Amino acid sequence: MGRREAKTALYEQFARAGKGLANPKRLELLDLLAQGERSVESLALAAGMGLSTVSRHLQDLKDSGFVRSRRDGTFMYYRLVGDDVAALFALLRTVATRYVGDVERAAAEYLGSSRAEADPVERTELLRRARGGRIVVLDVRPTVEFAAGHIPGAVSIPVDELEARLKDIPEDVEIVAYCRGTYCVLAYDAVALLSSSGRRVSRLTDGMLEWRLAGLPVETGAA
Amino acid sequence: MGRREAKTALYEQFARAGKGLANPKRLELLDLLAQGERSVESLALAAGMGLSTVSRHLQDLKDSGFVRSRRDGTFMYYRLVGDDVAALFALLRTVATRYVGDVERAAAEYLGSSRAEADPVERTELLRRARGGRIVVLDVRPTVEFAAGHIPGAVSIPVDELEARLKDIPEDVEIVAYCRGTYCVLAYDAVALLSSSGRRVSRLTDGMLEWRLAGLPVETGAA
DNA sequence: CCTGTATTCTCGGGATAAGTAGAATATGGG
DNA sequence: CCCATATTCTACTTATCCCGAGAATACAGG
Repeated sequence: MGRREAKTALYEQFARAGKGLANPKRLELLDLLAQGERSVESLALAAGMGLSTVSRHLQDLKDSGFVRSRRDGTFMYYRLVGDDVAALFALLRTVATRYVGDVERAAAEYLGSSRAEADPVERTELLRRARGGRIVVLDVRPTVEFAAGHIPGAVSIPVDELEARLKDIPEDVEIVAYCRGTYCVLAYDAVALLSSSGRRVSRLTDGMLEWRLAGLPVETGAA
Repeated sequence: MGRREAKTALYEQFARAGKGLANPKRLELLDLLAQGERSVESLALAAGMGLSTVSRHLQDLKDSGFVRSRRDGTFMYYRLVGDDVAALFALLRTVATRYVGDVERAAAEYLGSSRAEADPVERTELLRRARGGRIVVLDVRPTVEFAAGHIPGAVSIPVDELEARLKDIPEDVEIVAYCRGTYCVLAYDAVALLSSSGRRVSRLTDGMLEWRLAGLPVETGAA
């Protein structure tokens, strides 16, 4: 094989990885998988896509080298092969946000215009307040994701159960809610609901993805 | 706009960035652009692609938010918008290498089987030796790239002029050659040529891309 | 081995991407 | 204003991607 052919072949391999990031649905799946292992059906449900579509994209992600699968009975569980894939995904979103003008607009539309008003708490600030006691760290993601990994000491109340379970949170305490990451809408919703119920609540600037990538401790298992 | 639509729209924007990484030719162009600003024709020449092909890919990269252009007379110069784009590119290659089996094979084929034999020098080790004197840091990239940014104190001899200019390098000195980065073939060729001429020569493990991303000092301007 | 469930595969039509020759545009210099 | 040069745009073919419906496969448990 000549030099040119070999170089072309090498870059074709790199592009296989790149293709994994080139489709919006695949990125949504990566976003979910960054929270932890999930079955195909669960992914389809969470992402609102057809089963065969999800299965196909998962094969593509496998070809990109981003995911591995594990069989458990009749279920197939997919997971990211490593945290560096999550880091790649996160960096893509960061770069896109910084340089593609429309991302900012689309994010504002999705996350709500209330976004700017909130006064988010940084990771280090959260740790500081948690050490001081008197705050509740509230994980509003679905329970599967909480079980797969959460901030140590956090309480799990999925956002769609939040209204019904308001009483489970003491009234006199400050709440910090978090969810999947920077572009996840759940914590915004939780903050809206809680603050309209008169609770003192703020939001972590980002979420579990960034927490793990920062190398901070992660606790697993159900509440 | 509903939630679903807004989320879809947001991820379509992220995917615009992802598409920039989904094609081997575009990745080759990113590799060149990571070394510094270049004109369209110069890119076409260096990458061995057609002019209109290059121009088209540059428009795509612009849509991904990765590059900006500047006109100077009849020339258009393209450059990466920021170092985080270079970091994204580098991370993609790293992840691909780690998890896509064929990358390793393709890299071996391109860079040569001699790859494993060489005893590369780390960046910190290079700095240490440079402070001690008695080594020549040799930049074997094309002169344009050298001018756009190089390791401080490095000597520029493009690899295709190396044989003719051997006399410019003192015989009794240890040489450390470097080029664009981990997957650049130039330094391998330089080491092969120099060591067969009886010089004491080794290779920097990576190259200019990683050097800059590590935040190490960079010098600009011609030799 | 038969049944039910989870997943993957096959297929097809519509959409989008890739690559390139040649026309069109933009600029600088007589 | 005309020419030469650099780049982009247009047009077109070929190839690949996207998505989902339904068929095929894989497994668990009677």
